[in-house]
Amino acid sequence: MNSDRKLRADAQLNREQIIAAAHALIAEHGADVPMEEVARRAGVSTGTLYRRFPNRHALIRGVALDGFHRVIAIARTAEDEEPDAWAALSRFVRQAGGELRLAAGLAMRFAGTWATLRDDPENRRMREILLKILDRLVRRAQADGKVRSDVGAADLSMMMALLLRPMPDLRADLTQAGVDRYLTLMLDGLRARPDAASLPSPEITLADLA
Amino acid sequence: MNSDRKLRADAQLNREQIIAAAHALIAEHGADVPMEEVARRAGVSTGTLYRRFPNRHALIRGVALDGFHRVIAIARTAEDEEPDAWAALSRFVRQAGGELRLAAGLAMRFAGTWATLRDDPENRRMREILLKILDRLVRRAQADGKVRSDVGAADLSMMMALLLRPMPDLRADLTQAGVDRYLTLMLDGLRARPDAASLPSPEITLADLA
Amino acid sequence: MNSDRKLRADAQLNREQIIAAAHALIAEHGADVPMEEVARRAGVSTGTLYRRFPNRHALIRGVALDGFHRVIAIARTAEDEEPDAWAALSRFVRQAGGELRLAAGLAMRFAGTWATLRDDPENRRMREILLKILDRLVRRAQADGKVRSDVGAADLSMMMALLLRPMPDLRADLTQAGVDRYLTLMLDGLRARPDAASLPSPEITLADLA
Amino acid sequence: MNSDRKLRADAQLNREQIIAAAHALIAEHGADVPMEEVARRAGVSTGTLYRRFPNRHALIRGVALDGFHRVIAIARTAEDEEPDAWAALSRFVRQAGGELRLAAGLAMRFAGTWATLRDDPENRRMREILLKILDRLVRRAQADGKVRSDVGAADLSMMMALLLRPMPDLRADLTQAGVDRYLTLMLDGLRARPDAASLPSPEITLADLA
DNA sequence: GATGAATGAGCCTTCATTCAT
DNA sequence: CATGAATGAAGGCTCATTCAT
Repeated sequence: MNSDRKLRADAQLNREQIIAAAHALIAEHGADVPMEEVARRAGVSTGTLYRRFPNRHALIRGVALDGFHRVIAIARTAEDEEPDAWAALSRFVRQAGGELRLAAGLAMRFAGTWATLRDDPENRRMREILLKILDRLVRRAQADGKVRSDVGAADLSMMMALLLRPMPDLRADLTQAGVDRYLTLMLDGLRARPDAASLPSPEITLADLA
Repeated sequence: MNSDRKLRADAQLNREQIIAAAHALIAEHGADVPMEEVARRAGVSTGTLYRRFPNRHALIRGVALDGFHRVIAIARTAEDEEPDAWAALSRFVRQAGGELRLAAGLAMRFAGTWATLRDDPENRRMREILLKILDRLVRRAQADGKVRSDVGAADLSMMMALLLRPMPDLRADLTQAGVDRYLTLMLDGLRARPDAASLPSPEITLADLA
Repeated sequence: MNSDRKLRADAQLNREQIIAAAHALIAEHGADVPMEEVARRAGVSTGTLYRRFPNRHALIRGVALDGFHRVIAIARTAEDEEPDAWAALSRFVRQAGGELRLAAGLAMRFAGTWATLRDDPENRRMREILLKILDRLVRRAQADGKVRSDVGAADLSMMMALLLRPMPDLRADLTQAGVDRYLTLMLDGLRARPDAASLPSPEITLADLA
Repeated sequence: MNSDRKLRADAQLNREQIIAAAHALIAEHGADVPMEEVARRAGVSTGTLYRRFPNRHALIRGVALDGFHRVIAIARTAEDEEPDAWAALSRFVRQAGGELRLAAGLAMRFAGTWATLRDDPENRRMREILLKILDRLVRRAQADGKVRSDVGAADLSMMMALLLRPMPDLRADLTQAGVDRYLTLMLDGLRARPDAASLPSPEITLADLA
């Protein structure tokens, strides 16, 4: 994890700059940014970009996995530091939402549902890690009577994925404000209540996202 | 006004087929489907497609306005037929969601927030009509104590826009099921409750969407 | 020449309007105006345009021959009404230049040098008629000692063709002024003078234009 | 300033070949040659063509400026090497005409009067340089009593522009011969003579071409 | 390794021409 | 006959990707 050679340092830096650039551009302009623009923004040549990521798909994958790392870190911390499951969930949604808003495009791969990524082993692995944490939190919160019993971790991740996708062309401040509000509203909707409306459709399970 | 039917019939049919095809394809693959594919799916040549819609933007606009028409119709009927405002809202969200799921691309024009469409007069007009209806319903439902007082029609439309955007590459059945569930959850979140979490960010008003 | 039926009148009118429209548009925007634009300017549908001229080439030919008619008329009148050959030539150049400037695109086909028209029998016929008149005038003027002996009718028509081609994008008033000046200068250059510079290149003969 | 040769060499070569190809093709077929044909003739792919010239206009501009360079070089040499102004003018017209005949498309930019190029700063700059040289020569020749006093450098360049525009579809040898002859005739027309016809239209000045 | 040039397939759009009404 | 809709072949331009330097 930190056993890389001298030259690797440059390469690693390049890699990070490329991912950051791709991240930002995808957030701003959608997933079809020209590779050349990514390269330019990252301050490298296309040649270098392609050395690091042999094609567009690899780049998207890189951005996705990078985002996953961060989201998982948020989930872990939330679980570790919050004794109360509902508080942990709530913190996770808020922090990840904030993180994702910054990092943006991540959401789209959040639940790993993109066809292109669905069968990627690394992606599956991270998805499982994340969903396992969320599943634990949701179950505990349900046991505490804090979360309605007809929803699950899959719902949580899918809602976040739906809400957090970048909305290009919309005034950025509006999206930001909106996402904040609707994540809160969504959390509120997840809470256990005697008068909750019953949910339609067969439940969405973790298996559905596998 | 009465002397343009017969021949127009073909053209009109073509127009409708093109919009339907574009609608479906945008839902499936996002807004940058090849024009040629739209034409093929509509069963016409690209020439015809371009005769009807002189460029991609005009096509998107056509799809958007067509969807708007339908959504407004749903909103009107809901308002007319449901005496209870909350019931009307609820019915609107469910029906429009259903309509939209099929028709998909709607979300993008729902709140009319796309830069390319924002200043289109026809689009503004329809947006205003729709938001006026929703605003009435929301206020009435708030007066009835059914909807929390810190949300408005702008929130409703924006949430729908966020949730209903097409999710290319995701298993269609999953999106469908998910959207159903989350619209319900969202409605639930909108309800007035003593223990509701307070919403962050300044309120989003109708003016924000203008 | 005027023995046409009632219906023919419409058709003839259409034909003339089409030619006028094509003439104007070619003058303004060059020879590749869209057929549809010609139709629109002529106030007919493309269907009608194509009924009258089965393809673009036929249309150009129509415009060209129409121009030829007019130029020949000018030449005839000049020859008939001016006893002095040099005066006739001079009048012809001035009038045809004026006519052409108005009618513009004509020049390009003036000497019939367009590949596409070169072998058209009607075009050949008119070219011969025109060149025969000019040849007569030039020879007479040369006999009068008014025109240098190393130029001929072919030179005259070619110079006019070169000078009178429409110059799209140039300020219209400049072209007009320029053409006026340079036709005059050109005429001046044609005059017989003891100190005239000798002309390079083998002489260009009527046969060259055949 | 010295660290961009080797690799640049290929690119530079390509650039030159592209300009040469465009030059030739524009001369032969007018300014709307298919870009692909230019690329083919230059021996490169369309991608390369577009990398060098991002659109058709840039290509035309490139051809124009390249021609300007050459014509200015001819003008400078003529002025430098010919003590007599009239001889210099005459040499310039002949050489530039020869150059242009080969290089053809020049005329279009000669007086810089093309709308698309009119406001291009580089083009203006070169136009000014050229016209300044010609203006000097014309004035000197007028002072020598060799050139009629009612013409100027603007006339000279405009006549050349008119005469030298490519004449697509005309037998190449004819154009060549014709242009030679008519440039000579034109020069002859410019000469000061007691019996010269008076020129119509207000004089065309350098300012008109600015 | 990094750079930036070259390639070529793909998509958008235009327009000449044909044809149904 | 006139109309205007439909067709489909070009041609412009944009990248993703490969490669020479």
